[in-house]
Amino acid sequence: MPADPDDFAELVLELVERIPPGSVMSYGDIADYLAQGGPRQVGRVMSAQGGGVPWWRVIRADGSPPPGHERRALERYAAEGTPLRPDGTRVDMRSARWNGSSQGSC
DNA sequence: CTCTTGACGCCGG
DNA sequence: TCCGGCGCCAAGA
Repeated sequence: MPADPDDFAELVLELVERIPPGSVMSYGDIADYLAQGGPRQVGRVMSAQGGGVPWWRVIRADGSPPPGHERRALERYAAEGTPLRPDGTRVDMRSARWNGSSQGSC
């Protein structure tokens, strides 16, 4: 059973890679989906090893991209077609939120 | 061993 | 809608 902390990181990275284009997941959603750790732990993993996965698909519950990479993330959203809010600086979690399954909403 | 910080989340004003 | 504060868990100094 997953007792090694490194396993948690792998689970997070694997889930992030599974996030389809145009959809995003919040740190809390990932932690809740994995049913372990917490939003802070997910953010820690992303900042540590998130460089090998589509980290731009992982954002805060507010829909705001990680600090220091806002510009990078916005470019990805424009390229992937991620639904953004009128402000253009945040993601429309209302529709871009991915639950981990193939289409749960609607 | 203790204190502070951090790619967070939620509530109140 | 924006700002500030508190809570939660783990790593670093």
